[in-house]
Amino acid sequence: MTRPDAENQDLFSIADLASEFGISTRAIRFYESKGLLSPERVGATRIFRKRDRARLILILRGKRLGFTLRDISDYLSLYDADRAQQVNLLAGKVDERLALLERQRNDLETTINELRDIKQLAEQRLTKKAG
DNA sequence: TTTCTCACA
DNA sequence: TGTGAGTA
Repeated sequence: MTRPDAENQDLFSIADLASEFGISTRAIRFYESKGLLSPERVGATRIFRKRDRARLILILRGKRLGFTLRDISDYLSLYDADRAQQVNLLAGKVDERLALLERQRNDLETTINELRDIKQLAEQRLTKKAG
């Protein structure tokens, strides 16, 4: 099934969304099993609406930015309930994420500098022997 | 094609 | 955080 209802552009099958976003249908079911998506059902078959598609876009963006599914789930669960709380949560998570990335960048710079020092020492010894 | 579940990385 | 395989 690629078109649950050809008349209705608002409906998507799991295969539609998987191919549109380049992910597996398994991944989409996995997100559902974690509570991040809750498509309607016709029998056992999932029917996704624009709203579900919008949530999937947010899930994929969150993942790309390095957030866990748990983080994303917490954020999405506030989507309808409390916008102010949602913005606060997001701000906090973004701060955490930025802090982590900055620590990692510092660690990387330290490691890079250390490796450069080692390389420089090694090259100095080589030129001494050669010369 | 889609579903679910279990094992596995 | 997913994937593969078997199944109905």
